[in-house]
Amino acid sequence: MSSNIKDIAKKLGISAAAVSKALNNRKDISEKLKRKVRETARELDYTPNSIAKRLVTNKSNTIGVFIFSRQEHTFSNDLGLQFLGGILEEANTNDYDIVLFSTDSDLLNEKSYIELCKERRAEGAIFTGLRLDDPHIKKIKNSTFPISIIDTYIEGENVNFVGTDNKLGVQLALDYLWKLGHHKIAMINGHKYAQVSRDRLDAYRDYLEEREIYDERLVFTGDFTEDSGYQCAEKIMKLEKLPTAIFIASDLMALGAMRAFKKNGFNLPADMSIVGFDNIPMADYSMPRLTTVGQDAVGMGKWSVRLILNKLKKEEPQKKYLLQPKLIIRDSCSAVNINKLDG
Amino acid sequence: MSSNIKDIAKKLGISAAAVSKALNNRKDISEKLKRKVRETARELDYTPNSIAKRLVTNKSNTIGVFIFSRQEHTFSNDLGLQFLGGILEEANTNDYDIVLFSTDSDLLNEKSYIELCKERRAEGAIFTGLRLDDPHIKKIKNSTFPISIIDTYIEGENVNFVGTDNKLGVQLALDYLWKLGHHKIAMINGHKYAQVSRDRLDAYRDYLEEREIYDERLVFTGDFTEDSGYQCAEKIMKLEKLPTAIFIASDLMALGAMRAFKKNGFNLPADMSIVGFDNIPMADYSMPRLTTVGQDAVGMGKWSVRLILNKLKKEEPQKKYLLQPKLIIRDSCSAVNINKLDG
DNA sequence: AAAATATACTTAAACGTTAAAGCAACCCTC
DNA sequence: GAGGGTTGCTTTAACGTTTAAGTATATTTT
Repeated sequence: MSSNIKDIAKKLGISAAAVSKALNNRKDISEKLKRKVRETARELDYTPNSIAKRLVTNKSNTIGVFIFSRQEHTFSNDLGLQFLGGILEEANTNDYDIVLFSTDSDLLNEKSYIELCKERRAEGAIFTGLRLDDPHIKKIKNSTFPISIIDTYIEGENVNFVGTDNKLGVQLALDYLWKLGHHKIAMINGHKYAQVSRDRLDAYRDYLEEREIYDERLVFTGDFTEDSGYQCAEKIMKLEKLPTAIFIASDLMALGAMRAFKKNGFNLPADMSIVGFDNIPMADYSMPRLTTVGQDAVGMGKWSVRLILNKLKKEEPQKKYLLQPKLIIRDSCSAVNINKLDG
Repeated sequence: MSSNIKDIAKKLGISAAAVSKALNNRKDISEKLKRKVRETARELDYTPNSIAKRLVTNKSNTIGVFIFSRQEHTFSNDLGLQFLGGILEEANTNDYDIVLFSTDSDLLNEKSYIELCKERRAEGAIFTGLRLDDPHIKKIKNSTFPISIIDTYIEGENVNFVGTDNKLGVQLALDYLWKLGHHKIAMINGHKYAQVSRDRLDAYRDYLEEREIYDERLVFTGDFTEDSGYQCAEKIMKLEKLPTAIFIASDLMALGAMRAFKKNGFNLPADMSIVGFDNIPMADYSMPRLTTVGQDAVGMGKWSVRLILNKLKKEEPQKKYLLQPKLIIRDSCSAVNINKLDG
């Protein structure tokens, strides 16, 4: 059916090796022959067989990618597709293939992520949304090939970390609220199995302790879902002394919280200022439009590829790469309302 | 480094072929040897080399996937990730790998989508978001391997189509509006380079012509972006006689239109009923929450894989598969307001 | 003009696996 | 106890490419 290097060789009466070298533009082949080979290749509709090439060169030019999406129904809410866009662009630019793996098929019960990659001779792997309690963590730690994990830090010889500077992000958010006059700022955090939850909580505590207004009773824990944001907001409304602002560790939870407040007759943002985290597309369409800490998701995808490629090239590896977040100011915060302050 | 079949053979003093057959559980190998082989494989930390296997069996177990996202900044607004989820699950369940390709890298200037797949010996390919004016359409048409295209119909021996029953979707939307008393229903459509735009417009026209209320001056053309929805809405507001409802061919445009109406003091849904199309996650968070025609995006992804696998198995191919849309009723429509009718 | 060098190819092996064909040893049957 | 079948392995070739080493011819050097 499809022609190969031998067909070209036969037609031209030369050796297969000469054809291979001609097509790869090696310097020990004459220009004349190269031209003839290329022409014949076109005539015979030749397409190189990358599988054979990979076998003989022992190089797969492949990176495996795993995207965990915690709950199916909010699959498209997270930044997964943006990560992927960045990963793809950077990989393809460097002549690497991306092989995507389903993260909830039965396959994963039989074989670990690592084994899936090894079978395909993937040169590296990228994980996003990996939970700290994932059963395969240990194998990832000990991986023999380079791995980049977005947003989850794991110690390991071959493991890179790519993330947003959460400390800075939290500072940006809290500074903004602080300057609007808010001194009683609650937090709705994600679940403890996510790295980012820990980082953001730490940064929140540090910031408020420095100003001597930290109060652990104002920290509420959700699980990144819209619904958990709603429920945390309900708890907050039952507080004896309401905060004037809330910093929420994901936009989705922020959306849920806003829904709860509005349902209970709160006037947003006058009655409660809210800052989210992520800058998901929806944040621009909520009512009020959500002020949030924006992550450079596409950039994170690109860097996760770059760190792997650097390791493969043995350039002394940068194992950790933090991208700068940006505060996206929209309409969900207001200056603190003096009249309402009961303190 | 990594051990192979020969290492196992040598260690056990048997032939490589025997090892291969043992690992593949062939019946001409004794149970006793199989056990020994499996044990040794574990000892030597053997991982099968899928590249070698693919070469010798001439089967790549790979499907190439191309996701076109018209504009970078709205990358995550479309249903791409949901398609992908369905594709992945169905492919991996059937032991197929998904190789994703960037759709805006320079690679595509040198090589067509088809060539990229051929080099990797992909057995099939899936396209989503393919435009009718794409420069590679002809090559896709003439593909020698099976292809599934989501949402875009292209004639071709090996080309499958997977889509939503747009006619039904439009009927659902218009029926709903009709029963709410709306008789002057405008449409904001997507650009003409998308298959779905044509289908939806046809269905819209048919429905209204049947009731003798079709008026082509009420059809506005956007390009699926939020902004174009905004602009079309502005045009609609300049109409001498306003419609009471608008059917909009994408949620994103509907969001833009709602923004325009709200900005101009319209009270939604009382002053204008709106039905969108797609049921993107944001539709649930807009103000008012958007009533829309929901597509089964995950199902479409799965079927795009199934149609390819069927073709490969030579089971008489189903070349076209339409999934049923569902009307998701939320808060963006109201019964027609008798007092306001000026006709 | 002999020796060294450069040019432009060819030969042969290798990558890790599978599949077809071959064959030895055993068991059964009559 | 010869013929036939089954079982359980081995041998060999093949998949399409690349690469190291080899070689013949032409070109340069001295």
